[in-house]
Amino acid sequence: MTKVETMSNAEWNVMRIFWTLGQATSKEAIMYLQRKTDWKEATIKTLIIRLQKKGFLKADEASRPYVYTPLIEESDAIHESVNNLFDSLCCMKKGQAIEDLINNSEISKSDINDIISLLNKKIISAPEEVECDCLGKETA
Amino acid sequence: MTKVETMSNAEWNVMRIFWTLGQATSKEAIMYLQRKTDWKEATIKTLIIRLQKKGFLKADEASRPYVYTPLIEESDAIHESVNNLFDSLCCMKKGQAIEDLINNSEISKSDINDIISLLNKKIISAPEEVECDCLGKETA
DNA sequence: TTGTAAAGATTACAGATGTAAACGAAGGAA
DNA sequence: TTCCTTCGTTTACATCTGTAATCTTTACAA
Repeated sequence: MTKVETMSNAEWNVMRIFWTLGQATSKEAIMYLQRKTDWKEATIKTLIIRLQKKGFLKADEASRPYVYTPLIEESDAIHESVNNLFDSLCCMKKGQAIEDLINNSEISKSDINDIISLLNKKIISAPEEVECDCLGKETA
Repeated sequence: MTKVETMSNAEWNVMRIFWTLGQATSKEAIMYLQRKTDWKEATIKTLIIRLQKKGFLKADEASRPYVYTPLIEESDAIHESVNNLFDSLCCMKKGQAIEDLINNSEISKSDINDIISLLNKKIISAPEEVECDCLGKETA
């Protein structure tokens, strides 16, 4: 299974349609995508093909207008890509980044509660300070 | 000022050195980067040039071994890139993603406290549910 | 003054990406 | 049976990226 990091931005947006619908024909995907982008039909077809090649989408070729299904779960993809980005942030700045994200995201009460209790658990063993390791090695 | 999204991954890692040091010569950057990567000197020089062209780094050409300085602040760059990624996530999944991120990041007690109080404030006006808008328009 | 090392600039090149047109096959209308 | 419409496949192409070698210009050692 190809790494999620190889999924390009445009491809990611195509996947969102399939993740949300569960499965769909290219026609449906094109229809929905054109509500959010100005991509030409051909462009979207190309992206679907690339997603198949990368192993993120599978076409059921039995029925004629193929029905495409995601081969990777949305939550897994999100997990990988979000953590991947965080891996390239300065360790010291991650807390801030998360705070910033919370400020800019709409989050449901129940998710907020989950996060709060996670944090309450986490604070017990949290370090006083997180060391920056941007220069590699220790000895900052 | 060029958008942070145009900063490639490799370039980002070069910036981290300059952000951390505040300023540095190419030699220093190369030295530090070679502690974390196996990039050849030439590769790093190319990346520095590209960062200059994109307007993220500036060279002080007065002194001879040029001294490079970031033209964008790390926190701003992090803000932009992290929020940019979140913009392409399903709204419904952002809470989960943040929880996941917290699970996988080392965060200082003080940052955790900040986040907790932010959440306590936020929960007051938080929605019961967040709507998915992956298909564009309303009428999911 | 001149050679040389260091550092900056130019050139290179394959693969990924955004963006799409054109081509070909398959199924339905006539 | 034949043509047109769909839909999938191929081809296209400029730009960006990763990755680097080479060329050129400076500053310093001799």
